[in-house]
Order: sequence, then C-alpha cells, then structure tokens
Amino acid sequence: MKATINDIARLAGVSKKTVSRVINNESNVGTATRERVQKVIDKLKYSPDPQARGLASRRSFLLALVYDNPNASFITEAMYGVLDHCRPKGYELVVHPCEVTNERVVDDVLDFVNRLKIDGVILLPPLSESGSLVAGLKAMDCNYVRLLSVVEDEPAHIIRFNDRAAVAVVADHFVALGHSNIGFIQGPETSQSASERYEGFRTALTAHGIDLPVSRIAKGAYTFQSGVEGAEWLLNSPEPPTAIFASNDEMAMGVIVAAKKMGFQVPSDLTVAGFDDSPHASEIWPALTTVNLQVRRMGSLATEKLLYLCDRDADKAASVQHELTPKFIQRQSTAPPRGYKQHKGQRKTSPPYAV
Amino acid sequence: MKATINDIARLAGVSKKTVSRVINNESNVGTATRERVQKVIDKLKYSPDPQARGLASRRSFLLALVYDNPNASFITEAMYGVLDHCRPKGYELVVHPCEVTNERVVDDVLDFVNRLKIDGVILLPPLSESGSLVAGLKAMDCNYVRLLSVVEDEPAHIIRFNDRAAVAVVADHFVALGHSNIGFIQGPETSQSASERYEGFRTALTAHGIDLPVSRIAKGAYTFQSGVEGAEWLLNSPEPPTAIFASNDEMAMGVIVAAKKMGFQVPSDLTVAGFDDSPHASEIWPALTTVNLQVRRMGSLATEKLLYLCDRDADKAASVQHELTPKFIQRQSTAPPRGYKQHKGQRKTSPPYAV
DNA sequence: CTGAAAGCGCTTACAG
DNA sequence: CTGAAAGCGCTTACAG
Repeated sequence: MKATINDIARLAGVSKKTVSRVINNESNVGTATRERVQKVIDKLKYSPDPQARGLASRRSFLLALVYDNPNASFITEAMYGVLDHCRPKGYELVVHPCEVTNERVVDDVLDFVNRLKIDGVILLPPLSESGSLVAGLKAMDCNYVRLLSVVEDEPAHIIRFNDRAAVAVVADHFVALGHSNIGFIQGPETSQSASERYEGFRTALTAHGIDLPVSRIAKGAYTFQSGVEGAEWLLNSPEPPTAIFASNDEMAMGVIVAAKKMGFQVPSDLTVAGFDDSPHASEIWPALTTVNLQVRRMGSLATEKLLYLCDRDADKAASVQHELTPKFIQRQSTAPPRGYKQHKGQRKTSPPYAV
Repeated sequence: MKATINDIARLAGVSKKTVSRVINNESNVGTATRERVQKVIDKLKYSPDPQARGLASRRSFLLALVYDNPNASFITEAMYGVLDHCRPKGYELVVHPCEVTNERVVDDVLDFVNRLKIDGVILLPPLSESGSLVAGLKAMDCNYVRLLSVVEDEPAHIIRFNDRAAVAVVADHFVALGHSNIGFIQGPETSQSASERYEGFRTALTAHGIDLPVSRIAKGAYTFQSGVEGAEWLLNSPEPPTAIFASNDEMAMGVIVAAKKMGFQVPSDLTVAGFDDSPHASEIWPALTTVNLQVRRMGSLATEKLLYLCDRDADKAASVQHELTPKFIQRQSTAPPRGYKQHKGQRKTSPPYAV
C-alpha cells in the first residue's frame, strides 16, 4: 500500500538509483529527469522508509535528547526547539533521560546511541558538562551538540548560554535599586552554571564597589527547600540582606515563601530575584524578577548545528550562532530597599551606598 | 565492529534463523542449542539491529508520545512512566507534540506514525479525546492507548483517571471543613476532564445538600490568568464564597494571587484547592491542597497495555489495570471558614450548615 | 527441532 | 548524467 522507491522508479521510467538521487538532493541528475521523478513522488506522496535508508547508509534519522535535569519546562521547551528545526528536515526526536548519579550513565547512553544508530545527540545541562560522556560519543563518532554555560568545546559542538552576563544584569538591577546589603544563594557545587552565576554575580557587585562576604552567601542545591533554608539563614543574620538573588527560580520561590513566613514583605522588605523564568515565576505574587534562558531557541540552534554535523559540514555547524545571552525579566519581586531614596543620575556612577 | 546475527550464528555453529529464534524467544529451539547461542550473544554483547529487524518485520520498536498539552510536568512525568516500562523491553520513545487547533493534526500524526512505522502510540489528554485521530489510528492498524478521564474505549486501549471520584474528595473536604458557600472555577468547555471535574464536584456537593448556583461558577480556561479573573469575579460578588475549587492548579495559583491582591488571606479568609499537583503546588505559601493524577504511573500502565497490544495479545492488554483514582493531597491552602466551629461527629452526617 | 532461500526498501561502490 | 549489482542485518515463509 505504501509506495516504495521501486514504484517511483517504475512509474517515472528510471532506475531506483536515480530516484535515490532525487530524494537525497544529489547532483548528476538531469533537470528534466529530476522533475519527472519529483512529480511522481509528489503524486504518490512517497516518502522514503527511514529504516531501509538507515540500514543501507548506517544512519537512523533519529536525534536524541539526552538529559538529567529535573526542570520539566526546560525539557519540554528544549524538545519544542529541537523539533521546530528537525522535523522539516525529516528527523525525529527520541528522548533519553538518565541519572548522572548512576555510575553506568555513560555506558548506558553510548549503548543507546549505538543500538539505535542515533545520528546526533543534544546534551542538556548539567549532563552536557560530562567530559567522559562527550569523549565516549567522540570515540564512536557520534555527532553531538552541548548546551553549556561555559565555552568548553568547539563552536560546532556548543550552544553557550552566557549566565555570567545575565547574572550581571541582575546585580546591576539590585544596585540601581539602591541595595548594598545583598545576599546570594548558590547552586550546587557540582554544577558549572551554578559557579558561573556565582562568579558573575560577585564580579558585577565588585564592579559597583559592593562586597559579597561569605556571611551573605548561602549554599543551595537548586531545590525549593534549599531556597527556604538559605533564606532563613540569611534573614536570621544580625544584619539581614535587603535583597537576595537565588541562583534559580526554584530556590527563589523558597526564598519568597520563607520570607513571608518570617514576616518579611516582598519586595518592600526584601527584594528577591531568581533565574530560569520558569512558567510559575509569573504565577506567584509578587511575580518573580528573573532571567529567561531562551531554551527553545537554544534547542533550535543546537539542532541546526547538529544537522550540519550530520551532513559532515563542520564549517557550517561552527558558523551557526553559538552564544546566547539570557534575557533579564523584571517583574514585581524587586524594589528599592525600605526608606531608600533614589538620586537621579547617581544610580550607576556613585550610588549613595557605595563604599 | 558491532556484532551481527551472522557473527553469532557462525560462532555458535548454527544458522542465523536459529539465532533469530533465540533473540525473539520463539519456541522450537533445543535447550542446549539455545544456551549455546545465548552464551555467544552475551559474550559479544550482541543486540539485534532494530532497523534491520524492523525492515524485515515491518516494525520499528519505537513508541510515540503524542500530545497537545501545555503542562510541562505532565509531559515529562508521562515520559518517565513510559520509559520505565518500555526500555527494558527494547522499545524507545519518540515525542510528537502537536497542535489540536491545527486542522491538519490528524493527518500530521498519521503521517508521522506511518513514516516511522511507529509500533504504538500513547495519547495524552486532551488530544486523547479526539475521535477522528483514534479512528485514523485504528484504520491503519496502529496500536494505541489513551489517557482519558472517561471510559470511552475498550479497556485494552485506555487508562482512565477518575477525575469525578477525585474531585468528590475535594468537595467532601470542603464540606467537612465547614464550608457551604463554595465557588467553582471551571476548565475549558472543550475539555472532557473539565466537565468531569465540574460534574463530580457538583454531584458531591449536592450529596451534602449544598448548592452550586451559576453565580458561584466562573468559566476558566485552565490558565493562570483565567484563575485570576475567575477569583476576582467570585470574590467581588455580594456574598463571596469562603472556599474556591479551581479545576486545575494553574487556575488555583491565579486564585491565590488574586485573593491576596484583594486582601483575602488564604486559607483563613478563603480556602483554595486545585487539581494536578504540579511541582509548584507545594512551592508557594500557603502550599496548595490539590489532587495528584499519578501521571508517571499512568504512563507506565499505558505502556504495559501498549506492548501487549504490540504482541497482538489484546486479552492481556485488557487485563492491565485501566482505572486510576487520583490522590487527594491536603496542604495548607484549605481551612475552616472564619469563625466556624466544628462539631465532632456531625461532620458528615448532619453538618450545621446543611440545609 | 533446524536451516536455505528470498526479501524488507533503501544506499554504496562501481561501471559506463 | 544514468544504471545494474551487491549488500545493509534482520525476518518471513517454507521445507525437511
């Protein structure tokens, strides 16, 4: 019932090799021949069988999304981004969540890639940071692109989201509002993005002459609960900060809840900002000031690179944009500290609270 | 480099047909032969090529998750559930989000299934409600299982989450707390689960002798914003309800935000409950009382059914549990109405507020 | 219980 | 610019 290459060849009066050339946009087909074949293809709504194609050419036309990330909207957004770009090109997406804690992750992923002959892999953070996984993929000559917060690979293999730059905007925002006693809740030490956000925030504050002492740095784990605990610790200190930046939204939500329980009004008593722009960031009161990573866009760009790599065109892959600066999203959880008066024109140059 | 069926056959001293029998657990292989073959398979870590297998047998060993649902955690949880069950059996999962609003959805999905020779499809709500899609799948003899809130298909093809029963528990809870002036925010009319939740809630209230007049029913759209608007409308009425049940968490979040803005304390001035137990339901203050759908479990059970269907064993597929009652999760957003005293023992039988 | 032959629907590697 | 042959790694349909 489904048309095959033989049907097309017969009806177009050519060999199946010629049909194959048309399908694959290869050269060396006469214009007239090509048109004739294409017409038959269109008429029968023929599309080549990916299995047969793959079996013969050792491909699968399958991309894989490999991740170990608890953030549901990050995953689904990335998926949309990948599909936006790969579907029109005839590739489909297989999902492969896994557990970094599992010692056999690398083997598991390589097995999976090998078994399905996956043409290309998109690695989401934090798994994208795994050197051994990438080494394994390279060794078996599997194409990959990593979503990463630092430039740790060639441009052809990376989409970098510049957390440092993004976080600096948050710091600038805090300072512009008049905050100088600023608290920070850090992500897990194992995460690159967590240290990027930390470094970026600290550096930006320093540029404004503002200190970030260890007494105002809480260790978190990117979880809601760790945000709660971090906030309790910070707000119970002798001189509680007037603003807290949590390294992700999840923790920022924890900060807001903890603050409320402790009697701090957000934002009048306490400014709070997060990072991720998760769907729920705008669905609380006050709506959370945060940073949007543009995950869908990243997924799309990563796929563009990946498909070039699948075509063995490393140059084109490298030429696709490989750096994205996340977007600062100001909402209602940030405000000047209580009693602070803003002096026009002084904001950035010499704020009254500067040392 | 990768071992093939020919390698195994040669090393085991049998024909490849025999190896094939071992791989597929077919009968008619001598015990000794089987063991010998298996040993070689294990030794070479051989696993059959799904493409070759599929090409010859017209299968793909690919399952598809087809959905049109904005709820990210629903998607990812379902994915985990599916993978929990299908990976050990050698099946992988392709994701296929689509848009119900698009007129060509059905064709798009059928095309996709046909092109990839998808062995089985799992349909998530609300797309699972599409009769034309299911008809199309049936017509092309593609296996499917639907996650649905009503029993609208044979047991072999459905996992039903009993929203009616779940919602009744919420109603009982409201009544037990002492509420009688209760508001309801409805989901979109096009959604089956929305009307199930409505019917279930109304029925349960009626059983307690409590009325749910149209003046206390707001039309929502399962979105945050519609929850905000619904709450504003309900709370601005002459006799605002003391409790609001929103048909999903998203809207319940909207209710809480709106209530706060309008000066209502939750739960002391206003009890709020939602439905879905989204990850953020527990990450706000007060934490949201809600209902957990057990999506991961549903995904797993659906896959169990689906794989039986793939094996042409409709009986076994039908015998897999096909009804799940969502779990009521009590948190902090529900409380007795202000000034209400509970009379022991009177709760269910003849509550003081009963007509 | 076991196997030889043919074929699934394509592509590769050649030849012309 | 075009095509005939062989083969990708399995299963089906048959034979014994």
